Amino acid sequence: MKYWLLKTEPTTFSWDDLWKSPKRTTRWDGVRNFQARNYLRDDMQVGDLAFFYHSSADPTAIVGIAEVVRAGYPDESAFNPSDDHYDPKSKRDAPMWYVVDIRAKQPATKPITLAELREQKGLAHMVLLQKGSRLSVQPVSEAEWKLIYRLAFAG
DNA sequence: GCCAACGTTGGC
DNA sequence: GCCAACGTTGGC
Repeated sequence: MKYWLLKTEPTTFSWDDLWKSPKRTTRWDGVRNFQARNYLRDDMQVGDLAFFYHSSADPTAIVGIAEVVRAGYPDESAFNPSDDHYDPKSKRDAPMWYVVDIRAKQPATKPITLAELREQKGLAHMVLLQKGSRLSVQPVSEAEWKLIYRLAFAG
């Protein structure tokens, strides 16, 4: 099983939105970055877990854990000319963009902020904390996962 | 609102 | 293939 971090702006789609979704499940669509696409298409598997991170928020923080409930499949929103995420370069017979389905699993006992994450020595190499890091789908190591879980989800 | 950093586009 | 210009991300 692998671990991940998914970024979202809560004004667009928040943890509460996910929690209130039917079956607490949503399609993680609209990702338009090739590296993130590769993770969605090739690496995320059913049962993988992901920290749910609020960016451009006050505060920016990890606020929950979601579980992958369907592995990568083509992003329909790329085919729809009236969708904000329409991309004419993506074809049905050669999809360019992919999604996974995720289900809310557990809210943070105490959300852990970006500033608090930066204080942790064990997280020095975490993708989220690297200078200029903008990836919206990121791998998280098992050690990073356990450390953050203990701080924000245990108890 | 500012702006640094990044990814993409397109001219050459 | 290079790289300047542009648009976007996202912390502050």
